[in-house]
Amino acid sequence: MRDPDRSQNIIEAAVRVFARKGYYNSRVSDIAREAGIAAGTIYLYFKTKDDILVTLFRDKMAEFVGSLCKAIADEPDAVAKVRRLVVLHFRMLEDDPELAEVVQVELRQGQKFFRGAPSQEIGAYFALIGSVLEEGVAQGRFRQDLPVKIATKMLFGAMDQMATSWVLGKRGYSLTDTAPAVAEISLQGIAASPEA
Amino acid sequence: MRDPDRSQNIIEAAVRVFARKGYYNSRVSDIAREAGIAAGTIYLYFKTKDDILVTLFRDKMAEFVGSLCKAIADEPDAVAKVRRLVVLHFRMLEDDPELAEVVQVELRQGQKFFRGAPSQEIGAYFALIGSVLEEGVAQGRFRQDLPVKIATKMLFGAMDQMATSWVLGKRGYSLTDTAPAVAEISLQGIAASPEA
DNA sequence: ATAGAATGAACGACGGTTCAGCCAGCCGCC
DNA sequence: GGCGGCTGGCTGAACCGTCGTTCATTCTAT
Repeated sequence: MRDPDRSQNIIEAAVRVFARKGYYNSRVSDIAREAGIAAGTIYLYFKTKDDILVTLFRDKMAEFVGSLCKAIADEPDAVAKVRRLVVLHFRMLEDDPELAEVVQVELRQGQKFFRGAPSQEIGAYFALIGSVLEEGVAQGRFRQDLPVKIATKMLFGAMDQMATSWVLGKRGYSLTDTAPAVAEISLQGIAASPEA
Repeated sequence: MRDPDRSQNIIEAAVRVFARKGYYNSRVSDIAREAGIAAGTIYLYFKTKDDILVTLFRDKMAEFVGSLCKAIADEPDAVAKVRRLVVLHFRMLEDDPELAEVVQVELRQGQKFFRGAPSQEIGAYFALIGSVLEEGVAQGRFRQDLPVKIATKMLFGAMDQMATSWVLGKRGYSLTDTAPAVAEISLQGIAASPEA
C-alpha cells in the first residue's frame, strides 16, 4: 500500500480499459493486466471494483473543477468567464478522449454514479457555475431576475449534451470549435435585456 | 407468446422494479414476481434481460415523441412550439415518476443505451426539436445564422439536466413549474437579435 | 532474517437462462 | 354431451458460466 503512484497507475489503466470495453464488461483482471500487475494487487489499493470507478471519477472531477476554477479566476468579468468555462470544459475532454468516453458514457452507471459520493464533486462544479452566474447578475451583465439555479443546470446540461453527442459521434469533429457558439447562445439566453 | 398485454405487463413491472432497485440490482425473478408470473415466462416474451430494458426504452420513447409531435403541431409558431415542448417534456416525466427515475438514471447504462438500438429513438426526438428550430429560423423568430444542430443538442441537454436534477433531488419541487423559465432562457438564447 | 508488498490460483456466490414437466382449454370422436 | 388426447403457454428448480474477491505462498528490499 506504499506507493501512491501505484494507485494512480491503476486508475489510468482503468480509464483505458473502461473506455475500450465499458465498465461492466471489464474484468478486474483486465485492469490488472493493463496496469502490469496481478489481479490481487488491485485489492491492496481499492476496496472493490466499484471503488475504482468512484475514485477514478472523484479524482478526475476534482482535478477538472480545480483547474477550471483557477483558470477562470483571471477573467475580468462574468461574460468572459462563461466563455472560458465552456472552452475549457470542452478542451479538457477533447484532450483526453479515453477519459471523455468514460466520463460521458460509462460513468453514468445508475445509482452508483448519480447518488453516492461522486455527487459531491458534481455539486462542486455546479457551485462554480452558479457563482459565475451570480457574479454576472451582480455586474448587471445578466438579467437581474435570472433564476440562477435553473440557469446553472441548463448551462451544465447543454455542455454535457454537447460532449456526449461528440463522444457518441465518434469524435468526428472538434468539440472545442463549437465552444464559441455554445457560449454565445448561452450568454444571449441569460443576458440582461437590452433596455427597452 | 399470444398475449401482447402480457408483454406490456412485464414492461410495466420492469419499470417499477428498475425504479426501485436499479437495473443491475434487479433480478429477472424480481420482475417476474412483480408481474405475477414465473421467471421463465419472461423469456417467452423477451430474449434477454437487456432486451427488456431496450424494449422498455424504445416503447416509452416512441410513445413520448409521438405524443409530443402531435401536441406541438397545433401551435401556431416556433416560439409557441418550444414553450409547449418544454412543458410537455417535463409534464410527462412528472406524471410518471417511476418512469422518470428509470429514464433519467437507470437507462443510461453505458454502451447499451447510448450506442445500440435506442439511439434511433433519441435521434427521432432530436429531429423533432431540430425541425422546430428550423421552422423558427424560417419564420424569422430565431437567428438567421443559428447553428441548429448545436442549439438542438443544447436545448435537449438543458431539459434533460433539469429532469435529472429533479429526479436526483427526490422530486422535491414541481418540474413542470420550471418549464416557463427554461423556455424563456432557451428562447432568448436563440432569438433573432433585436434589430440594432 | 524479517517485514511487507505482490502474486495468481482457487473459491464461492450469484443470477441469467434453460427445459422437462404441468395444466388448462379445445377439439374430435364415440 | 361426455371423454380422452392434444396443444401450447406457463412454471420454477436446477444448471452452469462468470467473475469479484481471498489468502497461502513467494518475492524483494533493507
